[in-house]
Amino acid sequence: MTTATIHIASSAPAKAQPQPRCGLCSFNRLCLPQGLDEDAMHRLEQIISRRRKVQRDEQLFSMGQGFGSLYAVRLGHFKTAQVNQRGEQQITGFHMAGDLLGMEAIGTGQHSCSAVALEDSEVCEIPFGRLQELVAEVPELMHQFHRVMAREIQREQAVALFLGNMRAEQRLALMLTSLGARYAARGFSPASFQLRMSREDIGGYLGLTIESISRLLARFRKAGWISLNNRDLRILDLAGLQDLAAGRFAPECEAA
Amino acid sequence: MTTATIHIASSAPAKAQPQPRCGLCSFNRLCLPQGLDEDAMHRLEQIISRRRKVQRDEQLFSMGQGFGSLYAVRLGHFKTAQVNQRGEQQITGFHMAGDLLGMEAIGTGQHSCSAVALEDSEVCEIPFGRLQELVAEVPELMHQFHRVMAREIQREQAVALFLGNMRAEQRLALMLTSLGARYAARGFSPASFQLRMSREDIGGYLGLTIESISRLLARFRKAGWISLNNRDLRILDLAGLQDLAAGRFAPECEAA
DNA sequence: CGAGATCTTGATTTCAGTCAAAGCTGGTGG
DNA sequence: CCACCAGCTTTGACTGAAATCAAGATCTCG
Repeated sequence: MTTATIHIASSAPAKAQPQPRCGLCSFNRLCLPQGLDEDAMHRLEQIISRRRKVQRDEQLFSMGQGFGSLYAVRLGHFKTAQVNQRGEQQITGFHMAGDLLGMEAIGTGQHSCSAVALEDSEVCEIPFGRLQELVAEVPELMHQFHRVMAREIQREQAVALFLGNMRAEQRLALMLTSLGARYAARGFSPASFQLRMSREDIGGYLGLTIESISRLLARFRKAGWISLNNRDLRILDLAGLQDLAAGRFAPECEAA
Repeated sequence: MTTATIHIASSAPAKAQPQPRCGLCSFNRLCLPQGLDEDAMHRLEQIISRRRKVQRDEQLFSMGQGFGSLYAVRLGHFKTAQVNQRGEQQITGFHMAGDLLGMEAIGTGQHSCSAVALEDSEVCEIPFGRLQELVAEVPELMHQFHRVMAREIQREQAVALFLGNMRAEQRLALMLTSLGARYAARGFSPASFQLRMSREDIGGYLGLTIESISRLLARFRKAGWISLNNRDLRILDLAGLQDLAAGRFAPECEAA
């Protein structure tokens, strides 16, 4: 199996692979190293056991699996998903460079969701035990770790907010503008990017069916908010989308 | 205003009010002190600045307010809610003795939701700065703090799961059985308890309208799953409710 | 006791889901 | 190089679950 080949390559002896250098990573502002001085950052680099390549559709970790490490996305995109008893999956998030994965498992020692690469990707593996030791010694790292965890709580709350009381078109508009904002924070265009996930994943995230997603995207396109072919998205009217997401006016009201 | 009076009373000099004693609190297993030895627990007690009474409908903290402390519920019940642009509120959770409130604000320094007492309640205020100092010195406290934060992430994910892909009756069944389980963990009856929140709050939590809640409760009652008058709930058929929550069979299938 | 808040019930509407079919697209092999 | 196939996406017709609108009933508390 090709997967195995890749794994072997990625877990080659440390000498063959350069030690990850947080200081050189362009996403360190968004990640654990934020705010660390050079010495602290170096100590953090030391405990990152290795980089790991994860190819498209491969699982980084799976629901129920024992927890040992956190993973920082270096490159590529992931989705995290929970599966309920009947096999339907709720996508709990999409994750890009600088995001930290696996925190939900700290409490129980078992992952409560699985993480799957949406494209060929790469993560830094951070053994949690060693991170906790370091966190106790480096106050600024501890603060940042707590901020990152809290950010995750807030992100989940925001998901609950839109799942609980936004209409379908609001949810989608919010998702598109949020993705743009996240790309902007990483120095990419907020208005022009690829959707790395399938329509099905979008539906699973927003609590909607694939058909609804398709119809909504068509509607947005016709209204001139976006242009889209396949997965290449361009936001043409950000303010309009934001208004829609905020529910500031129903689309029908425009005619009046 | 009576609120003011209460506040003054609750912030009386420490001598007038006994220092909170985590060791004596019957909910410490569920809270930060879990797993601490006597010395560590004593140090934790030292930083708890005071107990604070919060009367019914009073806010413990509000959305946008600056963050300084976490709060452990000692007594009573709270709801946390986010309000969107149009004034609709999404209830993000119900909280009872042993639960920790305010963690979502660690990342930004501002509360992203407000917490309101559902009945006259009491909390332990834990200044976050001092907690962080102590956490760095007491590894077991650090571990427990991380577990508590991770538990919160998992809780929010579970909310997203049911808001995203469960039907109305499943959501309500899950909420009732979960409440029962939480009471059980606190040594109370899992099958017989008071709903401390209004129908409107239930609806706000489950992403449903008040009318739907009312109809569903009537349906559950007629089906013999529960008995209910006003807010006094008794779960008569836990297995049935759990099956319903898990979607193991549609209610219509019974006849067939 | 009475007024306002909370809760219940019924009739109707609507948004999104389901079912069904057809169109793309990108990868594979002849 | 092109044809074909499987999976993904779009579109349409219909259905259904929950929202909305509208009375009433009941509870709470001054």
